[in-house]
Amino acid sequence: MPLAKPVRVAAQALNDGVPDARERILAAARRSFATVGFDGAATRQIAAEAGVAQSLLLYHFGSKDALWRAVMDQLFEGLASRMAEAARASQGGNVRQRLLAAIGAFIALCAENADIHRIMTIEGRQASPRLTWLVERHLRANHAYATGLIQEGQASGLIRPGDPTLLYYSFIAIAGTAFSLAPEIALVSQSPKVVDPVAIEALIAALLFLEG
Amino acid sequence: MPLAKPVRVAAQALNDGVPDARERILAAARRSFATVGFDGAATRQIAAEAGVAQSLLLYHFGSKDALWRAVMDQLFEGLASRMAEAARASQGGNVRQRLLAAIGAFIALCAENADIHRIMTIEGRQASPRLTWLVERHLRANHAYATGLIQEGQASGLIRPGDPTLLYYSFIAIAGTAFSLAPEIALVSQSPKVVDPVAIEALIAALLFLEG
DNA sequence: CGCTATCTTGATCAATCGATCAGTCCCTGT
DNA sequence: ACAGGGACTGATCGATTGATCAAGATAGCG
Repeated sequence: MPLAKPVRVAAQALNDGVPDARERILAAARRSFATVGFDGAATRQIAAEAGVAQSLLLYHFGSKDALWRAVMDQLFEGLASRMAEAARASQGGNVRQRLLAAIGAFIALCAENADIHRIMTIEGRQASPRLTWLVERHLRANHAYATGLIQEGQASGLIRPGDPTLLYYSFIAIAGTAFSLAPEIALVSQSPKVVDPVAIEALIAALLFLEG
Repeated sequence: MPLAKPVRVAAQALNDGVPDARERILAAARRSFATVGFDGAATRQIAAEAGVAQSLLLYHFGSKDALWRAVMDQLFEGLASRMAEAARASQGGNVRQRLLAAIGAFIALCAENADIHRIMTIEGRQASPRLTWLVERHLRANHAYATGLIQEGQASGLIRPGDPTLLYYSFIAIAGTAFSLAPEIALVSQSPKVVDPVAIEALIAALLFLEG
């Protein structure tokens, strides 16, 4: 296992548009874990999608479990930077503005790539060492931050009263489901329509806020 | 493959509380498909949960794919009977009463067993022969019925305007997600709380209806 | 009793699984 | 020029996958 990423890798990633093997493996693994789950994903299929040998994937990450954790760390790092940017852009604003900024940032993230929502809705449905790891490493902090924001909104009479955790998961459900199930929606509605993030935001506002 | 179910099976299922092997296989398969997905499910694990040999599962259903389709037929048969009962109980009522009856029936179904929501949110995220089969055999009719009901509500000014398909999937998202992710919610909130169907119904009402 | 149809099991198949290891390629520093 | 080391591949391991098949178990019917 390499301890430090060599400089050559970053240089190569900048020179041509093709990211280096490690990043390609991470991207392919994210897609596989998101669509067929951890147990359904095959390391050989991931390696083939990344265009590398199967053994390289274990060379870089050590095991399938460790690869999965690396994917989750990358996903939640992207989420954290998005949410931090939204918080920074709306700092100084009132509760409603800060809430809307956070909501919009999460919707935009799911609209660009719903894989984080897909993986979470797979891993969250049964207790497992992976779920425990996820909760302690990433979910607990996000849940605490979000429910804190929700309770702030409830205290100022902005947000509908009720269990903040249920509001939090209902928000995530609306924000992510339509993007996660895009293939099914396209097939059922018999049109390759793309889900409109603005429409999603309006639905979430109706769900959370007391007054339109 | 047996063409007709022998009488002895039903009699045995009524005599003692233990359902016959075929039903136990279906139940175990439903749980496996719902938690780890089709690719992640192992026929030997399903057979072990049902307390039978692995070969018996292929004797009754022919293949893993056919077993999956049998599970889906059973799930959607249960859904259809629930929705039909709700429609019958609310027939003659106004649009709002019929909508609330349908919403409440679906929430109750997810609260009792979220496996149908879990399986759908796995299969709907990527095009596959299974998804095509699902859409043509079950989903298209349900989608048409639900969006028809929604458009009826929109025409009478009851339901929020907007794409009926998006409203439909947002409704399903709220109705099912909290139950599907019960293990994660329990872990994150550090309390073995059960999700309250009444609270879910209130959130859906806020999402769909224009006036409380 | 014996015959037949259905249900059920255990052995076994080729294919694929995650993982290990020896060895090759190529860049870097001296 | 030449070692040294990280990146990468191909072969291979035992275990597990879905599937097939022959044989046994059980009940109903004559």
